[in-house]
Amino acid sequence: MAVTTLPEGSLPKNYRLIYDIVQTSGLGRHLTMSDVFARAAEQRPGIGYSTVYRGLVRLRQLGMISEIVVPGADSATYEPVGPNHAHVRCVACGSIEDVGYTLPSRVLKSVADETGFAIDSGDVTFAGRCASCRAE
Amino acid sequence: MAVTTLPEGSLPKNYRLIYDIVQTSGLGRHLTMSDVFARAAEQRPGIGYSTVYRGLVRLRQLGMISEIVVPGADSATYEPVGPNHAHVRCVACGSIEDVGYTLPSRVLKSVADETGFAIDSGDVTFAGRCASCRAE
DNA sequence: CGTGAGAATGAAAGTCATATTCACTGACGT
DNA sequence: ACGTCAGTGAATATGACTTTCATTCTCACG
Repeated sequence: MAVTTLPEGSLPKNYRLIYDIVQTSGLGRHLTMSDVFARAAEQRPGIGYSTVYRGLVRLRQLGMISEIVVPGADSATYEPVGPNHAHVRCVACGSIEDVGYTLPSRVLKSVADETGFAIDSGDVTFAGRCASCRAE
Repeated sequence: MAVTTLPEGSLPKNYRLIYDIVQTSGLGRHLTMSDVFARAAEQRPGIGYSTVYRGLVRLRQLGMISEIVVPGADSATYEPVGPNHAHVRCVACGSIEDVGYTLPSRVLKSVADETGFAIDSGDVTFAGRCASCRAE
């Protein structure tokens, strides 16, 4: 994770585009790589999938965006960096929403004690059915 | 997911084999599909990968084994059903261990209230470095 | 202005776990 | 023996992710 500290202002053009796409998606939106690619292609026809891919990887390494991997989902999603939170996934339609929950730090501590691991983070994902899927 | 309630005693031969492999792996062991296949092939040379795959899917549908998907891991793992618990993954060596932590039910409740989802479950995964990886 | 080194790019192909297809086998009730 | 259908193995398909490679672009330096 040796961040090379590329200043935000000097991002390559396409990285900037990708960054903006993720940022303007808004907190709580979860764009897959294909989503980001589709939006990028609207604004820069001809942009390659690999460029978007590399942009997302790079921006994630720089800590400028977050990659969310939800068990059960078929692909990773990307969102702006924001306050720590959990995700809830609808097992019916696959939609993902944010939920404002953070593991208490004492839990991280006790897990570290119990396992001997140096704990960096804890991810929480809930599974259930969203309101609209429960409707029908 | 319409469980056909296949009684454990009448499992097809190979499903039984797969079930036993996962069971005897012991709680806290995390076998990938390839691991299970390798062990199955020891005992039944010629068994097909697809058979193991279907067995794991079926047994999971029947609720007889648990599938664990850990963000960052490259493949799912399987373990015996047991008391609810969380997992911790070493970002260095990729090993996965169990840890006895369960989300308080009031958390599930409050998430349900906040999101409008009917929450079935909550998965917790910690990321860190295991003791041996921290050693060197 | 050149111009040269290194970064960025797009197309294509590679990787890998997961999932499905299909023809064949085997078990079981009749 | 027969018919049926679940189970099986080989092969193939799928889909996300990742890398390779030849080309293009950038830009500091002359």
